[in-house]
Amino acid sequence: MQIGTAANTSGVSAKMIRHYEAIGLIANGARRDNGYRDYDERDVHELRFIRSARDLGFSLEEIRALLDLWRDRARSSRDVHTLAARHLHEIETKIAELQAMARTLRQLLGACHGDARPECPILDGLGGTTTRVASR
Amino acid sequence: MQIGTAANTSGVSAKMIRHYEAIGLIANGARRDNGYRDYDERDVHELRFIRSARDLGFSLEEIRALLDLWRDRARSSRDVHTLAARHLHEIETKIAELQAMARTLRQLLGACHGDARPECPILDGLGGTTTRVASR
DNA sequence: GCTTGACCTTCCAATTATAGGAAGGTGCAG
DNA sequence: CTGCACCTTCCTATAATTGGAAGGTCAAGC
Repeated sequence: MQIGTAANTSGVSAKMIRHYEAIGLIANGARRDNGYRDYDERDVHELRFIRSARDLGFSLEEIRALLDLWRDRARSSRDVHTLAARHLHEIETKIAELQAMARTLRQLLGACHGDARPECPILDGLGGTTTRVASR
Repeated sequence: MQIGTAANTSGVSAKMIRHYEAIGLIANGARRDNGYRDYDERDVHELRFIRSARDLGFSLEEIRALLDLWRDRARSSRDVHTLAARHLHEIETKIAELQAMARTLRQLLGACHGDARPECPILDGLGGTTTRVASR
């Protein structure tokens, strides 16, 4: 199977597949005589794994760890559990941060008429002269 | 005022101030005879504005637009309102995406014992063989 | 047999926002 | 005068992805 087919069936673009190979996330696989990369079902399955993990927001480094665990038939489910739990926690933190931003923005929006006049509490709020604004 | 003082009082690092100048977000300000950048209160206020907007997750391009509105004494609050509303919407979308990720992850975590055995529904879920996983 | 088009290859660069360091100039205090 | 803290510019890196250029390969059609 050529890289294009592998890309289409896995949902990972050919560009990304080459990139993942270059950074060592996936192995330097087999080549045909013409130099073309050659893939089989196992490779596609691995690519789908990566795709799913990316969709869940795992970083490539986290995925690297997950792949190691995946390839290791003797791993414990605890290791995977720990990694996933940590990632979930990161996501939850990010959600909380975004919610704080949204809250402040909604406040500012509520105080701004949105008409033709130049007065705007949003800009004042950002300037730090009127409203206190959340800090990271 | 030197760049270091401006950085400390505005919360924007000296590195970033120079960068914002280089990309044209802020003006190429005055220089002293020795070549050092020189800042006044107005500059610091602008930097604080940028800092607050970054804290609220605005991109530099969005901040560029906000700054234009801020500097324009004749602007309408509607323009600012529209920009902020659009940004709030983006944030809300991102929150929803992250919540979907968190939901799926929590599901997978709940199904995984987290013990010494190698069976782990998390990996199966990512591999796409057992559980359906959210897609972006 | 040659052209066309769809593949594939590598390499190089851009994106976004921030940070780190190197190499060198400036200014002040001891 | 030395030391130290500050400033300058320029180069590099990060993370993940995308884009393009320049070129090789393969099968179909005329």
